[in-house]
Amino acid sequence: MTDSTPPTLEAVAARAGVSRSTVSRVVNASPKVTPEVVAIVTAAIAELGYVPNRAARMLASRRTQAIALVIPENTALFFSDPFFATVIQGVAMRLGRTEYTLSLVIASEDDPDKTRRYLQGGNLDGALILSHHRNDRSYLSLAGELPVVFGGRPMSNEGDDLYVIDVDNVGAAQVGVRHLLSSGRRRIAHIAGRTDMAAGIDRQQGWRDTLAAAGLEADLLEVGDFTVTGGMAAMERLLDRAPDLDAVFAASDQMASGATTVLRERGIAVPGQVAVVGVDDNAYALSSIPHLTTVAQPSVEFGAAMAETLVRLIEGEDVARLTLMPTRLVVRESA
Amino acid sequence: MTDSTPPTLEAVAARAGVSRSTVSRVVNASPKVTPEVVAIVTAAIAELGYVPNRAARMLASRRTQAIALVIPENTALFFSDPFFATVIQGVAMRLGRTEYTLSLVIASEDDPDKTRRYLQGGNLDGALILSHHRNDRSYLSLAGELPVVFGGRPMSNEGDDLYVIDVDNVGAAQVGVRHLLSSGRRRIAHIAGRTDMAAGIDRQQGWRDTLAAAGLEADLLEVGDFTVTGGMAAMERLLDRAPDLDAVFAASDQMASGATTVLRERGIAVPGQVAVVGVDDNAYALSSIPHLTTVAQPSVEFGAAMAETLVRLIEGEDVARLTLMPTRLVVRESA
DNA sequence: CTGAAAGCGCTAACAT
DNA sequence: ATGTTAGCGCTTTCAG
Repeated sequence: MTDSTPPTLEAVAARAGVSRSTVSRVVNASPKVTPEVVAIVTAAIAELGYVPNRAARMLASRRTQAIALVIPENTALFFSDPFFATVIQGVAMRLGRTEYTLSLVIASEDDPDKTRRYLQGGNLDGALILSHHRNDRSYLSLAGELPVVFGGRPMSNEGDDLYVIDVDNVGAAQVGVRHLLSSGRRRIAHIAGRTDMAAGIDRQQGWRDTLAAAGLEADLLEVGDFTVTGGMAAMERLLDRAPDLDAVFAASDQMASGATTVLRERGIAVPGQVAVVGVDDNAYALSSIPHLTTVAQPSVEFGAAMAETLVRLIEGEDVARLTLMPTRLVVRESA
Repeated sequence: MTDSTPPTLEAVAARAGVSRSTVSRVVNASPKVTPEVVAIVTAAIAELGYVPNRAARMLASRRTQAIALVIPENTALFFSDPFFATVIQGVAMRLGRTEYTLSLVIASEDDPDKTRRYLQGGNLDGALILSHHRNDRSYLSLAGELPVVFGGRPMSNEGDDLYVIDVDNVGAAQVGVRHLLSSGRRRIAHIAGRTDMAAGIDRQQGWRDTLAAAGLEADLLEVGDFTVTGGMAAMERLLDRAPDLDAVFAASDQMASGATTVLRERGIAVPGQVAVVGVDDNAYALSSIPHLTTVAQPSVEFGAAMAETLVRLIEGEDVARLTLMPTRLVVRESA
């Protein structure tokens, strides 16, 4: 038979033979409590299975210990990008070591203000914003009222007054394209990501820059939307336009995967006739035939960095405004 | 200029010239308040921009207005299944019309009790549990202490004392296999889902039953894990074992997609030589070549049903213990 | 280093 | 129909 009411701090205090204040201090890891007392209290907590009541805690401390993870309304589309799905894992992992709770906020597309109001309602200590596209301007102002960390440089951001975790997308693309260049490819096409997201634009820029630096023309461009089908369609268009292309750099493994499928479907050998390089290094890289050469991004670490930055921000520490995560080339069979 | 302290219920009461209780009643839409008073109070609330403090509310009412969405630790793997990613969308959508907040709880695999303690800690009004596999026994007992709704019949559940939203997986498989049968296929293999999840087992059962009913032997079985690569590997094994098979029923579109890739890779025409049927009807069905014939599940509605059931449960209404969502065959090119 | 006391902002009997 | 009165469980000065 289980108690209908969970044990309170008071019960722990009684059990440990100390005052509630002391238990509170132990729970909050206050440095000024005798190790012995800490031990006793900790034991009592364990025995009773005590869990602090968040509401009471919030009310008394005026901090919610909750942070929001704001994601776009179309969760299926969002999560279908393994990058985001994995970032969340990193966020959760890092948060697991703290007392912060993760609140999933699905941004309503037709009523963005509703989301904003909720975020500003004082129910959250901070927010993590993932997948910021051009229209989400409303979140920019949010940053003034609440600690906010963006995953990926937001579009339409004038200054450098935001906290953002990002990868060097331009650099990542350069690495991928250079790999292609170094194996002798000269007609290198690009399947770009969404042009309303920084990652899409920046990777495209990296491709363009690298070709320019090599004295090559950056004319073979088709936009996908980071998805497999988007990659397939883009590849079709590319092939129709330029049957002579000998390589394609896609802004995501999903698109690269779609591209290889189309290529093989048309009887074009990969990498024999056309080499393919993606970005991400996720499950798609290994479910493609052949396995993809790709520019890996550390997605779990990316999420962890977001969480870490936000927590430190909330706790008043000094944090870098921009944290750039490293990328690295993973060479497999496709290029 | 923003106030440093938000307006309290008390401030509203003063402004409206009534007691705090009355304001509280108005805020909570109590029926027994004079319309005139309601108007006055409402006006005061608007003028002051009053927003109730969640913490105080929770503490006093002992209801959190928060529900947990419990998902497995490996979020990347979890979300990579479009079914789950979409279910979440349904949950969020349905919850958007309520006052409930969605808290993402990532179940720690190495310390399942940590998760349980949190859930039991009285911080949540209820929980939604997705992807329940055999080892997650600990959540079963949870149902005794907190309103809980399972997405998909949990494994290792003795009775029918739980609330679950599910699809008729056996029936879904039957529909898929019968479609294959009706087009004359006789050597129908099955690529099963994880055998530690009800959906995997039940679909396998449906395949087996249908073949048995047709007087056919159900010997061509290989287990995948619901993923594309799992489907590829299973298909390879199947082909090695039985080069004469003329159809495969896969327990997910991801696996069906992997299977068609392997088939075509080996120069086997789909559906010419081997017909393929999947389950789900998600993005994979359309990124496969050819597009997949599949048994569709209503995933958004599934999520909405979970949310709806939980909310009603929390609010003390009478709800069905089992809600079965309908599936339907979607015929495309692969079979 | 520890305890006592005073709330945090709201809801919920209980009166009136 | 509205006001009064107690708390909800915890943190946080302030003493000691």
